[in-house]
Amino acid sequence: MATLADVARHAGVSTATASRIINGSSKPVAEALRERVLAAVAELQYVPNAHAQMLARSNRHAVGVIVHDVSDPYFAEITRGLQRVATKDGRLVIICNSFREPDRELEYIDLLHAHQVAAIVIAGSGYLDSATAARLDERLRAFEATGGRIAVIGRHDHPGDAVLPDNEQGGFLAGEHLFTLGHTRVGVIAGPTALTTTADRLAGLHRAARQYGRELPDHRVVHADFTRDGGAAAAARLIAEQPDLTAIAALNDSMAVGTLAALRTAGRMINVIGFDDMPIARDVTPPLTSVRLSLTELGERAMSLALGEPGDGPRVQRVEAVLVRRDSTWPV
Amino acid sequence: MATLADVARHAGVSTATASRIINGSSKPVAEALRERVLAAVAELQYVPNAHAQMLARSNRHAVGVIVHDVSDPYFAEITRGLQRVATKDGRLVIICNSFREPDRELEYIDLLHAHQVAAIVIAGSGYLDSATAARLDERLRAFEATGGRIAVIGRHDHPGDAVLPDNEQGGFLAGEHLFTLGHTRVGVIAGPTALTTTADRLAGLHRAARQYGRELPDHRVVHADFTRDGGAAAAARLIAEQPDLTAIAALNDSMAVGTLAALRTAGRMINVIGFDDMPIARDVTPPLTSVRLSLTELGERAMSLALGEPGDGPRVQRVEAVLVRRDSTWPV
DNA sequence: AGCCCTGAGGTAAGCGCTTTCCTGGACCTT
DNA sequence: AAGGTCCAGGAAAGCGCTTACCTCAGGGCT
Repeated sequence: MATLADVARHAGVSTATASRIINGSSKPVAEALRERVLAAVAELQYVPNAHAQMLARSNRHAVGVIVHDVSDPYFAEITRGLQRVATKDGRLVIICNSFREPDRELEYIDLLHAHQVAAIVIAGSGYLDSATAARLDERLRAFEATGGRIAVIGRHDHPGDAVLPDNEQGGFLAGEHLFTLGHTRVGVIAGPTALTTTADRLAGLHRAARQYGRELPDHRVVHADFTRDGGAAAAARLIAEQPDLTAIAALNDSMAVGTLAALRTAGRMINVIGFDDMPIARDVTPPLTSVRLSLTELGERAMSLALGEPGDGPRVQRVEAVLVRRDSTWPV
Repeated sequence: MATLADVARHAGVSTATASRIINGSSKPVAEALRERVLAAVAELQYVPNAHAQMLARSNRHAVGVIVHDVSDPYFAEITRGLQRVATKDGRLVIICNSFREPDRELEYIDLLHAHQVAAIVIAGSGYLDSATAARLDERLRAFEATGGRIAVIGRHDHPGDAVLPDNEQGGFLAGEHLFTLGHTRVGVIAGPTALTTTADRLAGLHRAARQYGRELPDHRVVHADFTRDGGAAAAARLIAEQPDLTAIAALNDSMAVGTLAALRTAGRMINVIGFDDMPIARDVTPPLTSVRLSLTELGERAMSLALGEPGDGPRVQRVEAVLVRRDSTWPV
């Protein structure tokens, strides 16, 4: 590995001068030297050691992002928003997949901390388990104590900057839509029990039920993981056990798509409503009614909070949920 | 920021001892000291500075990944495979989005080089422009010269380890399928002209045409970017200009889905075949016939090559293309 | 009892870079 | 011509950590 010292020697200057030329320091340097140094850089294929630079400059520039899984379209969209803002700001983004494991999340927080990132953005539902939440919180505080910035997306357990999708309201909208269409026997495909996202969306659904005087009994609510196949399996079970359902609310679009598939397999078609309004929603048959959350906006806002001036206290921004009506729901 | 020196002082030991205890060095240390140091670590919330560690140890452990865009499902799948292998090996993965801009790709190569990553994996079509390819190649060689490993996915321009989806064969399979079904007037929605992926898939299609004695004239081939909406626009144009087409081959699934949408809008339905067999393919209507590439396998293999023992020369692995028949194609 | 050996723990030399402070020659001033 | 000013360029002190090497007790040996 060519080092700065090699370049300096090659060009017959001091490392100080070489460094100044390479980094475009404000200090003026004779043209002849500049050329010699640049020539040496080219010849030796010199690439500065980023770690040495970080150490010497001790400026934090990269940002870390922890998501459940980038290859999940939900997080892919959020990540897109995060990247857009970070890139505009000239930041390197380090993406970490926690795969929904709190321990891995913990590890990544320390790892990003160790890498001296300027900020950590955590996207994805928090954990209802309070012991877990407390441990995460402790590590995050340690990071903040060193001047690091934190923004979270979609979890309320951390007392810092946050941007929250209005999951409860979204759940309410989904319920309201189905109930005003006249449905009385509505099944729910919920996400993993441990996630706050599930809890919030479900809460909204229940509020709608109360408001419209309908029932949403436990035996019509099944849990699955937030995937297409999880949704398909759960839906198959639900329609087999409760043949009289006229509608199913799936708490994300992947599961809604799975539900559609299960219905097709079963040779039936009842109302289906999804959540998140992901790109696929309009391309399935029937096109899926869904509750839209602007996922990229979620990402953009979070990154802006994390990179902008720190607020006096924790700032919370909400991203509203909007119902998008398509053809998978209709009046009874 | 608490430093090792702080911890050592706090525990009343030298930094050497503190370092040894924290890193679990093989050197034996008295239990009393160990406890004091660990207590100090906890109290001071000490997190080692990764940059200082890298510098002192000069071991390369992280791996860099450059993809066109993680939020594109194609790359999301590949990334999943990459991550799986890297994580199993206990590596930190740094993901960079080039957004198909060669300059950004160049920048990222240097950035990863600067970060002393152990390996760089580049996923996504190469550039037909040879000046661009040459510049990339130069930077990659510089990285390799310092002992870095490189693996590329889906591009043949770099003379190192590579895993190649058999795009040409895939194109051939798509063409063969349509031609044996009896189609004679086949339209093609191709990807960006500058990408080798486009060129290869198209070449396969042409080979099939020759073999089956069919025509695939230029005016039936339109180019779009590899997105759903790009495909929809291109398809709309194509069916307006060539109303007698009986089939359309889209060179990726996103564009195929767009094609389906365009056909629906136009109130027509003709054969459509996609490419990549992404998860959506089975959930659209009609379920999409497509050419499957095992994207996660592509990723896993590439990462294995990059992390495993270096070969004597460049190693090339091929991932085969397989036709998946669904309902979007049928005999004329 | 004197010696050496052993090994826990400390000292200090880097790792590659940035940046402050210093040097010394060129140029001005009176 | 002597002194002063300026400024390009260099010397060197870190940044926080690891680790080779050294020290110096304590214990076993003859």
